[in-house]
Amino acid sequence: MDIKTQNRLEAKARIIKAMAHPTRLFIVETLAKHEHCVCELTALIGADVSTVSKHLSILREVGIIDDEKRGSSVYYQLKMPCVMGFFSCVDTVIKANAQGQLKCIR
Amino acid sequence: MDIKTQNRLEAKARIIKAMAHPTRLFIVETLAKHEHCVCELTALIGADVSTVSKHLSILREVGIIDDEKRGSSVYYQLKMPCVMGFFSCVDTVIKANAQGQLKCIR
DNA sequence: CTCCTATTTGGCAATATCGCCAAATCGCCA
DNA sequence: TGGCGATTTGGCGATATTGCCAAATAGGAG
Repeated sequence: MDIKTQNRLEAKARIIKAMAHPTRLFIVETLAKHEHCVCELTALIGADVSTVSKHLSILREVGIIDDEKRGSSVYYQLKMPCVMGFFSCVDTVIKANAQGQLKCIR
Repeated sequence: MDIKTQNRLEAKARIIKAMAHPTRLFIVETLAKHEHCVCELTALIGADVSTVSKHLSILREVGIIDDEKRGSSVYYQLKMPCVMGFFSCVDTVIKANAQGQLKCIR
């Protein structure tokens, strides 16, 4: 594998890795409906605010979400809605796996 | 976040995490063209065979690729071609990030 | 049966990720 | 100006990932 390919794939992996966590998937799915401030997300997730803030910064750094300070809160919104379509393939894989399981049980 | 959502997102994250590595992205992209045996992939990647084998088993366990023993080799093929479409969104994010960078430089 | 090739598995050290607490910022309002 | 609520950052222990080597396993050829 040449250096150029290596760099391209590392950039790609960095973005995919940002989504490879249940809490961050929840954030993306929640922001897909509409924007939320950190305090709202924290309440929905049920983890420490600092934990949620770090998850948000991971998603922001790779350019998937965007933040906007308004009043005393920071509102986050989904910048790349295409990731939602991206997830449908993952659901397909899950469904296919379930089918495979069924076949084995029979 | 309720237990059911938690479980659903964990299953989703497991699959996404399997792709969140440069070498495994290379494997998926390479298998998208046509099947390859472990020795071919190892030569293309340039890592230890055992390392490549472990990457392959990670992708196989989440149901993205499939293996088939033929002769003395094990051939792997892409079981879920939809992941390729999945990647186009990631490329969109990378392009958008590059655009953003440009704006800052100007 | 025995050697040889292809692949997988075990194990280990280096590194990265995760989630919480505590502390630092930051803007706003009395 | 001082304090308050919202958010981010620093840091730490616990856990997970990564890649290599060595060893185990599996099949085919001689």
